[in-house]
Amino acid sequence: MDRPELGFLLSRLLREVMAREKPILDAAGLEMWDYAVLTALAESDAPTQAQLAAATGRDKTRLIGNLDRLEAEGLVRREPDPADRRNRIVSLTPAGSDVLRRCREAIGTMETELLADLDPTDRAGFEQALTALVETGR
Amino acid sequence: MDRPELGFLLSRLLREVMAREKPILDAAGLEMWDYAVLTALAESDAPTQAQLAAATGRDKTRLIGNLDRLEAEGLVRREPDPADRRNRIVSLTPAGSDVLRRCREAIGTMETELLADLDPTDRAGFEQALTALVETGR
DNA sequence: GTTGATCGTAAGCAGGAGTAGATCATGTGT
DNA sequence: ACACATGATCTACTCCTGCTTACGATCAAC
Repeated sequence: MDRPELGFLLSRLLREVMAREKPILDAAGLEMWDYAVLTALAESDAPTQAQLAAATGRDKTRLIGNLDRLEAEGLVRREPDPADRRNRIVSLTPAGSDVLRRCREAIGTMETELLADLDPTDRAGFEQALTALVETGR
Repeated sequence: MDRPELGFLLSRLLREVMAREKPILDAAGLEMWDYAVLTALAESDAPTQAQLAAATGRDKTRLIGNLDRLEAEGLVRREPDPADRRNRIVSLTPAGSDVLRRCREAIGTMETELLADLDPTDRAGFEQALTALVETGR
């Protein structure tokens, strides 16, 4: 049935995808984690750093360094939450959402190219199943 | 089209799968890498350690420790290659293939359970696409 | 106002990863 | 016979990660 070992397949494919993403992110001067942070930022609204850490799965103390660099490059903003001044709410700057948009586009075309050779129904099922599985895993 | 970012989906799903595999492997006294080595061993025939390292993607020097432990537990054998005595060809012992078989079964049922809620055609497309993508990535 | 909890931050630690060099036993080419 | 290349091993070094602790600032509750 499941001869090919789901875990191995996933890890190999993930490695392949990351290998193809790397040059794109390098060109934008982003680390893998930076990109994860930026996309999480684009999706959730006005998150505190703790929420951001939870959303990305990154360790809260490790996130700080990423934010420091992203802020120094002018891609994100950290401002104290007026409601609770212990919190820092993080948001994308225009430059940040611009860089993110460009990376997203490049990665999008890379992904469609990667999936291009698949049988169309397989491909649809693949995407459907993938999102469904991640949803249930939540 | 590809809104949900293939890389993120894959990494989340992989994490989920590994989390479910871990207790199974723990029960068998195996590390994640041990399991990868054993399955690689079951598939390829009489590999040398360098070939095994390449097949599993593990660093050649790191592999040594794994093999030391697996050999001490009587799960694998290392014997000099009669054709080229620099090589050590690694093979599963009966005990090793037994442990592997049990883990494989448990993981197999875990995987079918994980995929059980999917639409059948999505599921078929998912498996089909996954194996196809890994093949092309080779 | 005092106490206790939460958030961001800094610093340290253990583990896991890859790399490089050195060694020993072999094979191969001249 | 000799020089050189290769496989497995060991050691040392460096990098990155996650986890833990500590601390100051702030809030919330009594």
